[in-house]
Amino acid sequence: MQKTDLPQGTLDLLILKVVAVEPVHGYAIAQRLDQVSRGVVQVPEGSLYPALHRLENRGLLTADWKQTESGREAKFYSLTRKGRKQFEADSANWARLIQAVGLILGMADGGTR
Amino acid sequence: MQKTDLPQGTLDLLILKVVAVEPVHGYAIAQRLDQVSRGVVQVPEGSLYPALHRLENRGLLTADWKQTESGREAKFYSLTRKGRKQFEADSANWARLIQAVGLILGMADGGTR
DNA sequence: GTCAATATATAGAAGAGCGAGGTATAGGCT
DNA sequence: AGCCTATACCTCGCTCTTCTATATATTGAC
Repeated sequence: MQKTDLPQGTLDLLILKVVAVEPVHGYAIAQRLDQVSRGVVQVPEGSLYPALHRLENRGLLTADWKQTESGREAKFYSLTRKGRKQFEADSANWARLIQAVGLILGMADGGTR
Repeated sequence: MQKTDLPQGTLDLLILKVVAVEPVHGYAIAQRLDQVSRGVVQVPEGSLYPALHRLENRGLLTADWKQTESGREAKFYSLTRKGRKQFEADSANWARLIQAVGLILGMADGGTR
């Protein structure tokens, strides 16, 4: 069905993280996610660009057209102050949730095997 | 908004886990998730019951009406063999994904602070 | 007799993600 | 010149999950 099957809502967090490292354009974001996750996170363009527009509309990112190293025009996204705050909140929330899921998955399974 | 905002798609995994421990009815599933996660995972009924029907339709759960300890009728769900397989697959996939997200969130942030 | 907790259910809306298309440029090859 | 690949952007329409709100019925306590 899908490529990565990343839990819905997680993509925004990952995008914010990549942009937090340094301003990048959309195409490069997808490449970095792929590389750093060792091929696990592969974001199709039909998910990526709507997500970027969403984050921009929410005031978490700003975009500027600049030249890439290879001489092409591309939209470079940067984090706003609001974006950084949101990232920190989302990041903490993510940690809290996966810890909770860990608790549940770690439940004793009373003879399941 | 005190609700959980669990990443979409995760609910099925958690339900399968709770049911894997022992057959339980829907209402009890929500209570267990709440208790074991220490209040972090609070599933509203409008999410829970559709999810249960979905899992039943997919052949991962079976339901039987039985009496609870308190003497009421309730639908007790059990894992099918297919359900157990699916749980194991989903569980492994979850581990793979949070590891990938961990890699990304752990990226060097070149002077973010 | 009424209130809270238990227990199930559905309808409607919101929102995310994806597949499939489309545009355009740069560089290499033949 | 013509073609292909990689880069870089975009949007429409569909599916799926989840939430809000609402509805029903039973039990035990006050």
